Amino acid sequence: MSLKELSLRLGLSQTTVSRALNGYPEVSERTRQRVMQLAREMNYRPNPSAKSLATGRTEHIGIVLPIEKNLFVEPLFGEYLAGVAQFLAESDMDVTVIPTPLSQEQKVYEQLAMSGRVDGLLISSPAVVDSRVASLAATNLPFVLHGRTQCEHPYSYCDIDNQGAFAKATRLLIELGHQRIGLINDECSLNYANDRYLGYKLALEQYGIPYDPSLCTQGGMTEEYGFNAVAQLLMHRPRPSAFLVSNMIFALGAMRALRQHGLEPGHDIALIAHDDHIPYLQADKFDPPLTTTSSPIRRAGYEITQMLHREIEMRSQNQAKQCKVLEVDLVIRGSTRIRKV
Amino acid sequence: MSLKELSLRLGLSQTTVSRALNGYPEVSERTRQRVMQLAREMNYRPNPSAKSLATGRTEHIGIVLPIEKNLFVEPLFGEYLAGVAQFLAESDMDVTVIPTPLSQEQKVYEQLAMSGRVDGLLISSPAVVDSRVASLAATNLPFVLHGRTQCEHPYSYCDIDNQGAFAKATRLLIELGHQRIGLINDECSLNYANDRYLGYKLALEQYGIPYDPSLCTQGGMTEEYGFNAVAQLLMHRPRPSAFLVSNMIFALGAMRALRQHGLEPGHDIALIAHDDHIPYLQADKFDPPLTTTSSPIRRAGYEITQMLHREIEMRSQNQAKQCKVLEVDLVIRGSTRIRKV
DNA sequence: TTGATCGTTCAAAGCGCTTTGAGTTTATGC
DNA sequence: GCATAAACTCAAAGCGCTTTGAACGATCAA
Repeated sequence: MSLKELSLRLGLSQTTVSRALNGYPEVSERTRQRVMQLAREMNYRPNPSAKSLATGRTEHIGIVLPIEKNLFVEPLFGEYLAGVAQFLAESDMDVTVIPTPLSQEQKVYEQLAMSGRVDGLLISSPAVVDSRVASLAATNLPFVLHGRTQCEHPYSYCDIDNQGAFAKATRLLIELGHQRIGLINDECSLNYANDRYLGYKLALEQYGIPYDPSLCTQGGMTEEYGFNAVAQLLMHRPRPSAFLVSNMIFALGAMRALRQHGLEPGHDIALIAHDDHIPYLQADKFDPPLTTTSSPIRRAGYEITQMLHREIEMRSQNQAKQCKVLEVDLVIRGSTRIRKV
Repeated sequence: MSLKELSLRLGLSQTTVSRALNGYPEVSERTRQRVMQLAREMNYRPNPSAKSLATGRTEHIGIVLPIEKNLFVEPLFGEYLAGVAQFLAESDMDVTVIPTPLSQEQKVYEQLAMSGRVDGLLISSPAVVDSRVASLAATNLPFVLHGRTQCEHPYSYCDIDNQGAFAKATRLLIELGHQRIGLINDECSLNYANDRYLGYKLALEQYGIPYDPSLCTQGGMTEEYGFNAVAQLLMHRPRPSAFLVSNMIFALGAMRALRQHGLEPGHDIALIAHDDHIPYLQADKFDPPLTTTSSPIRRAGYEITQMLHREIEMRSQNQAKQCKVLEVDLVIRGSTRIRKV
């Protein structure tokens, strides 16, 4: 069922049928109704490739997926994608996931800008200095970064206030009397992890508490790493009396380590985790319920896609970049119930 | 940089350039080299929409993502997608994720068959009787089902042997002396969960152990549900002496519940989980290491995509459907160490 | 009545590629 | 030297849509 066939049956030109279907005003209402009617009956769908070729838009946004890295395979990716999808469903677009060997990542980003495969790009998990952003900023393919990075050129981004969040959390612990606070962080080459680290350090400084680098660890997001890191820090003397962990997977491992050492979180020791709201690991369902810095990543996915959509619509008028920083709540629960004495 | 421009610079026709680039034999080697050379220098990328329009292939496979359901937002989706991506990277294809409100799911599947948006479709998490499969089987859009379902028409699928796996696991427990075995399962409306249930029941039958429906529970994949289900079953008298849980998230909750009741898995009570190999939750890193029915879902993603690819290539010759059932290993570890006396 | 205006429709060009069918050149065999 | 085949190249059509610019008839003001 093509436009041509449809227009033949209707005794109209393709022009008129196309316009009727796309809501152009120069078609009489009677004609439009006839067209729509038949289109519905025939179950007509315009061919997307033909449409793209003619309009130059694909109605697809792209996400590059590095196949070796586990970056995207994290529990967070699903939630993030769900948010992205939620927005796209509203504006009738799709997402193209572009699987790419790590070695070719840079090249793929460059090509994407030329090829017109997608109308825009979402980029995740930036490094502290991220070359992808720099090279994309030089093209005119719309993109929004999920996070921030150091880059000379301006670019649009949507990030959460990682630094503020971890400063807040650290201050809470300090005010509860903790001086030796272990930080179990994601890899600090990633900007968000680095920001969290900076927030932690900032809070210590503000209270004049000496910063001890041996209390700061970083590693890949696995339950095992959370366990090992906490277990190891528990050997330090004087022992840390509180832990700040960068995600819920770490939190699982941390809980296990603490319990194994006979320590009851919220009772003998304080624990705060960052919570991205993974549906199957809810902080308030932990035992004890976990105090968290809380920021739904699904919402971030929704918002960033909205921003990208705007970016695409406005492509011609090259307007100012959009920058959004989402606040992070500090949600106090049982795992910090006890004041250190 | 279009074909036209490229051919002008080379002083060749578009035909020749196109053929040179696409490896057709009727181009001299000298010409081909010249063409490839300039194409590389100019960083030429054929426009995908134009290519699709001309060839009728998009080089995209589709995955419909129901935006409300958490089905895809499970920890497994990322791993599965990673496997899909891994294969696609090898054959230079992309995946189109099509976000869809649950209410429109059926319609979207129908449209997909008409519209030529994708060359083929991957379908996941079938219900015991799944209408998507029935309606797709009526079209000529290639698709492969991840799992199985009851359907009159033949269709291609790739599944794991859920029934066999859970029968094996149950038999192990029985042979260790357990008679009252709790089953913490995913929703049995899903075919894979139902199969696991059938496997469990089958093994009981084989050993002449009476089946007690009150020992079988089903629920959504959250840590909390795993916890609650086990906690509740522990109240039964006589108390179950072993648990079979359907995923690693449940296993987390189960461990927590057991410990809270003063039971040490592998010592006071036996525990087997199904393990899809989520990278951040590894069964052998649990304490004690978990006995599992083990089947990497990433591999399944790879295999099913390979099958779909074959299906697409062979579309014209309508050959027999492909059916593959992956074996599931039973990996014995510490959580079933102790023989019941 | 005339010319301008509006509302409605259309033919045709164009988007960037592949592919058909034909044309041109060069090598091969007799 | 000539016919035949092989090797190479090309012009043009076609994929299914949008969009430009023109055309047509009806309406209206002068």
